Amino acid sequence: MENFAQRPEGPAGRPASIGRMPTVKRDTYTPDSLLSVAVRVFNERGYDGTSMEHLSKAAGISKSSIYHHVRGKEELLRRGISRALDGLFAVLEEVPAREGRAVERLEHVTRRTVEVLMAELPYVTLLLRVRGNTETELWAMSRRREFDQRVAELVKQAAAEGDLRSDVDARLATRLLFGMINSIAEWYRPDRVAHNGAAGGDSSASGGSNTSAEVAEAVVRTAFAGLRTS
Amino acid sequence: MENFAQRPEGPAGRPASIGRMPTVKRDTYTPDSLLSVAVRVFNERGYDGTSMEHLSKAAGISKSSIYHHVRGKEELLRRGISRALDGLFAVLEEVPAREGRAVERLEHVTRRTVEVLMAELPYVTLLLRVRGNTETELWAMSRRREFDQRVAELVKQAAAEGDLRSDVDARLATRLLFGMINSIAEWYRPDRVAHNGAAGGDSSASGGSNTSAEVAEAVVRTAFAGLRTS
DNA sequence: ATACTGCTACCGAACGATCGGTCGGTGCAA
DNA sequence: TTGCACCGACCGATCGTTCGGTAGCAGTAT
Repeated sequence: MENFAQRPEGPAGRPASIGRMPTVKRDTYTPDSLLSVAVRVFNERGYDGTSMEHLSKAAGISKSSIYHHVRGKEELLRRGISRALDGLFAVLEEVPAREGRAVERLEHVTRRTVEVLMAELPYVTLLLRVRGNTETELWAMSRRREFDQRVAELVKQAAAEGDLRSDVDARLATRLLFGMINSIAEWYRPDRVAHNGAAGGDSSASGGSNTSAEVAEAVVRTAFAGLRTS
Repeated sequence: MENFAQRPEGPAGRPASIGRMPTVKRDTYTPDSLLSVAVRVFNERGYDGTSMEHLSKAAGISKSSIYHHVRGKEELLRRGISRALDGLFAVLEEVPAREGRAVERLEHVTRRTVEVLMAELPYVTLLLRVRGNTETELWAMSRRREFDQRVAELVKQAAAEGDLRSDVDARLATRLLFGMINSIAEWYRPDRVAHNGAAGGDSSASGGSNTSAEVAEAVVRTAFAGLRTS
């Protein structure tokens, strides 16, 4: 009833029939290329609002063919969420997130989290919208909470070291910080510049700055100017 | 399969059979008292993830009885969203939102928006999660965009008057501000103190401050310290 | 008092449609 | 000739909604 779509495309969707290269993109779907289609539709219609029929139309293959690549709808959800979580947790392992003054580590994590969110936008968006209806979703929420708590500890530590203003509760500050960061998923669109969806504004250019590093810088500046002491 | 619930309760859910008082809370459901149950379930499971069976179980009446009070599932959504929008738009009509320096009006709107969000939490939460699958949802998104744009204009005006820092784009600043405000719906719980759901922290007391005015104050302080000049 | 009427708030059963998922294939390249 | 990518037809379950009731009560005529 609505938007159709051609076959995979992926990174340069050429038929790779020249020479037999098993690791290279094929003309048919792989679990991963199908996932990217599915996640896009999940984000457009919501996971519960997306039927396998919707997915098959968007992927350009029949409903039953989807089951050739993945076990079912919930596996697509799990795979998509996993990818987001992997990216986020990797940030915490980076050296600048583990060494130095807490407020500096917090700033690094903030900046990198924004960058990962924008780089893996559809997957992180999917993660952020999970409601907890199934076991998969409960697992996702639990993992996400784990990540949030790791950051919350950084905030507390930075506050204890006197680098964050003391008139705003550390937990509340963490929540507001995440609110800012996560809201990026509501309006940022990698191409075009953002057609909107959440916070105001018409659809003309957004000040020209739209690389992930630039947005990350603006978030860090805005948030930390509000949070830092003096 | 899960949580049951008794009848209405409402504001002091007594049988009002003494004397015949047409405007007073009855022992049975009204469209509004049913709405409050429905909106709660919508927020727990997501609108698409909520079946009429879920609603009937939560309300303690049969599925078919729901149709005695409302036209159907989508009317419940529309009513819930309307209530949220009414509260938000009313803020823009308040005198301090219409008179004075732009940055002061912006600050007032921010504070009051936070307060309305917390006072009408379930309804605003419902509004914030709409995806745009049906005509009702598209209407909700359009109205919400309208509200956001009104605030965005305030931000631009305040920036033009030199009261907001110039190194962060006005549109981006608006989006980050809304991100902060709207994220409250992810963790604030009117009773108990917030069991979490989004940003970090364990479930012990959140520094004691949890009245809507206090949270609003913290948001305004954090956001505006980051946004304001000097 | 009793019987009848009309109305409100509810119910169980069932509707066609759609849900996620299964099955037995088919065409085609290696 | 094997196996991969795909298909249409179909499964039981569940979806939102409709339908024909019915118990209980207020008002009224008897």
